[in-house]
Amino acid sequence: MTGNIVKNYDPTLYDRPSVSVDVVIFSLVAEDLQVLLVKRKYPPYTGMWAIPGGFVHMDEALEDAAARELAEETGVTDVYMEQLYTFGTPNRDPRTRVITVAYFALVPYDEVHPRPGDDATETAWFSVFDLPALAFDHKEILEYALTRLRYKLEYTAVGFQLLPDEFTLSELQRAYEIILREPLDKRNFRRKILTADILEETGNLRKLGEGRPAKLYRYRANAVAEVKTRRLFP
Amino acid sequence: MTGNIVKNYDPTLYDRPSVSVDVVIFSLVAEDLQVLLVKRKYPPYTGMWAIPGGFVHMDEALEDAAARELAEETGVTDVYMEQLYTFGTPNRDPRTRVITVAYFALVPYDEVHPRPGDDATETAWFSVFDLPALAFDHKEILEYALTRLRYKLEYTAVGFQLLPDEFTLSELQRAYEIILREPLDKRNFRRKILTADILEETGNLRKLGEGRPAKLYRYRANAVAEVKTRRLFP
DNA sequence: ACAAAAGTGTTGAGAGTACACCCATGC
DNA sequence: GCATGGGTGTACTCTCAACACTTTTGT
Repeated sequence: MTGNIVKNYDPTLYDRPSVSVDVVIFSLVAEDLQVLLVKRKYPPYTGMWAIPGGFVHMDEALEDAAARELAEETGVTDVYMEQLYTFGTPNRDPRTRVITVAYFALVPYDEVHPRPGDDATETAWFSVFDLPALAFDHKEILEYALTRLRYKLEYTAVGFQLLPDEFTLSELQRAYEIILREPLDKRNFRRKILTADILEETGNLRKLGEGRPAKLYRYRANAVAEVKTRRLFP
Repeated sequence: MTGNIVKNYDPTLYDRPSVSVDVVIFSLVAEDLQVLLVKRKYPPYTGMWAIPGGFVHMDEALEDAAARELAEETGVTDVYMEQLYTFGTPNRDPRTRVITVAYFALVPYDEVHPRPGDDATETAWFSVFDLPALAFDHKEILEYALTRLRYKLEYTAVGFQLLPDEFTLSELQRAYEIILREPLDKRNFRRKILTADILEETGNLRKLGEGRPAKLYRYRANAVAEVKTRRLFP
């Protein structure tokens, strides 16, 4: 049992897996919910589409690694990002044991300037409803991210992270309709979101050709972003 | 940039962190929500209380590692367990870089037979409202687990995992009152949970000394465990 | 018969849902 | 003056919350 004492004292004597981060990047593009994918430059799965990601540096926090990957692929910083789940099935990477901590990010489309990182030949947006074949277990990761995003949108105001700073109520309603895939009633939508007290008028108007100009709103930075859920028990 | 090609082809050339799992084990004990902690046998933090956990074996799935740790400390298998979050701040372990994937488990108190694993001198239950000093960043992990548990209890039926197979409605109500820390109305509670159609009578009665015997119920295995949330938008 | 716990209905308030027309601007 | 998108109110339904007494058993 002396071996156990040593092992418990010195974890570096255990075999260690590799640890990576992958970032599922969502945006609203052309009236559609899309994700940014990269085409792999190196084996395995060379030429296949994948979620952008990379290995965690030894002195780097996980969220810093995720933010670094996001910036490398899109140039954006300071966007909404949260840890999604950690995937570690033993043979998910054919090379060696790789445990990946997945994140998802919500970026306003107008802020993104995709550029392939060192390990990709190409980056492109894909509709979440029409995805190509994906490397590793990335299909599973993406499906989980989508489930979580939909779920989260239902009870938090996180959807604003997908819109530009200023937006009209019609644009906001369209964003929700795209993500939820159902039409919403205009009057009820406006009443509910305005009484929720999470928006403020910017004072500006948007004129786009025909029609009456729309008031522009912004998300109140200090707004309470969560809604009470209907509890199972009284 | 040839170095990059090699690195992308062979992730084992990167330095690798150690990866552990920690399991926050909740149960209802003596009218209180408690967690099982272990007293550390080895440095660092020798003699300090900690969340049970250990290193992930190279050929072992993360959830298998968590289930193994749970079984080692409590003897229980087949209980509710879910991945909580992955903590990877660079210096959270003074020995080396250790990334830990935290899980939380809900166990019925009557099934638990705590016994210290190889790396602990002692195990004990502690009220979540009166915790000792904890090793590493385990305080943070435990607080996060508690937040998640409370949150989850509000919109899923996961609370049943803390009770024995058969229970009375009064016991169930008391369990929810303990966790939510608020008194609930008996009539409203019973109406709501019975109309939710997630329980079935077992046909048995519980007699405990005085008072009218109570009908026993069990959680319907195939019941839909989630409640629709009240959406932020119509 | 009384102490102790189980069990049972009704009413009022607030939120959600469904639904149709007028307003400001560009062409 | 008409086409286009922006903006507004009301009535019905349903769920939630508050509240007190009767029933069954053991002693």
